[in-house]
Amino acid sequence: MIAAAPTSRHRLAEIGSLLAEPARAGILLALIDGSARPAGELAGLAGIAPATASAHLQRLVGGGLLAVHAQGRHRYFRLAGEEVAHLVETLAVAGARTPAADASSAADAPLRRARTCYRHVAGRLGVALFECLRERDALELGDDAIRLGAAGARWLRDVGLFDAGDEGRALAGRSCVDWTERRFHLAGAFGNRLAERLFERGWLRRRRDSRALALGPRGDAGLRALGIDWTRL
Amino acid sequence: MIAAAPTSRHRLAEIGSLLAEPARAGILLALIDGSARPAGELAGLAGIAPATASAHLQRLVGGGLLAVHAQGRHRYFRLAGEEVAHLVETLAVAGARTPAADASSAADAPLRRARTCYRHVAGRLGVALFECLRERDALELGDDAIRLGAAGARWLRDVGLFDAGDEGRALAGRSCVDWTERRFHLAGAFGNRLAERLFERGWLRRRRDSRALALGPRGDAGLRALGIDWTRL
DNA sequence: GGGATGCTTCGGGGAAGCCCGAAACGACGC
DNA sequence: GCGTCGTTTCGGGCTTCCCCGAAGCATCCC
Repeated sequence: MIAAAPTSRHRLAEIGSLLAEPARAGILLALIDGSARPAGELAGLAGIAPATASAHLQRLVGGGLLAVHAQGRHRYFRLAGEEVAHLVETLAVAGARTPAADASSAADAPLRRARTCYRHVAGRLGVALFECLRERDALELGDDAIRLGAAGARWLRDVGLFDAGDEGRALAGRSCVDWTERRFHLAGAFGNRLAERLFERGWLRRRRDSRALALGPRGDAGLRALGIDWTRL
Repeated sequence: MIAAAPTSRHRLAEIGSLLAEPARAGILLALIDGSARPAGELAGLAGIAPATASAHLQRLVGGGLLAVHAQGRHRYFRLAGEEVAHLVETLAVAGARTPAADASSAADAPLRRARTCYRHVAGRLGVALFECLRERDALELGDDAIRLGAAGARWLRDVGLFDAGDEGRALAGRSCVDWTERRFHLAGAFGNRLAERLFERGWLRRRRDSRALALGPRGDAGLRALGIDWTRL
């Protein structure tokens, strides 16, 4: 065995053991939309006592998966970065392999249609947006990212999604394999910017109790201009 | 909390607990090059007794991460699929975040230059090959994969890497973020085919004791024709 | 200041799981 | 047929760690 193997083996196991507990997995899933939540709320979501949650949160922070932000007597926890969200979604893809996954599909329906993944849009809508951009040759394949081309930026401005200021920037995006659809959608700085604009323009809005997204007042007309029919997603 | 959360939370934890043990992580890392190895050999690599390894292997098979193949009195284990290799590499990326990773970098040097990741080529050489293809506009961004365009196939044949039979096929590739370089390289059917040809043509050869790759007799001249200098990788 | 709220630390009960040696099972070779 | 080899099953020791209630610390509100 090569010399480096023992250390990388232990690092891998360390990450694995952080995800190995349903309580910790629940905490990570609750934060996957990029939100920051206080310890008590996370304890309630995970279904454990505050004392237990405190220990779990401490371990997750120590392992570099969560970041803390103290504010008064509250301590807000959030994912340490987008890589962590990507990691959790990757694991979820692997776990969705079993036939048992279909049993929970009824409850997942709104999630499958459109949801947030960290700060970008995923689900069938995320895939549709990606394809929509790709068909218009708006995307350029870079050496470490997918970028918005000049033509694509212009088109996004024409549709009313991007501002003039957004146009010039070469926003780096990342392709992110979707949990439910197993196809590409846009993450990274470009994906985040796009999601931000979709909320600002009233095309989409967040729900209070779920990662699933709802159609905003201007969403139906807007998406239709892009060739996307929300009701048939 | 939404109804689907408990189940997805448990699925995530299940996958995590499979990776949580150094012994199991070592087994997965030993198989990440796509090889199939008998139980006893894996026990030796992981540094555990055969009885212990048997239990671990049983769990990994039950969890869908490994596949078995009985042959005589041996039982050969291998990764259940390329997704599993991708998953393990993704976790390794997350684990390589710490400063301690630099301590083991000396031993990792050959791995960082070129290695196999399941059946395709990764490391700096994998990144260089990807960039080389991209610069020549050989790659097309598809809706669920990166494909080899017609111009790219022609060019690969001119360089002597692909046969005439390879040319017509629209090989689907997947971008795979590199463990050490954190940049794109080619995986999927296209990545596998490319690696296969590199071995066949004598550009690269496998080492016996490591995932690291060595230069083959025709490798220096061949790579140089692609604009890649092996000694400076 | 006094009381409520949010969170953490402490102590201990209990379950899960890792590990091994010994023994059993099946396949191979002589 | 009989010993050997690869692998699995069984039994038991041991560690790890998950979980909670109670108590301790901070912060905020009245």
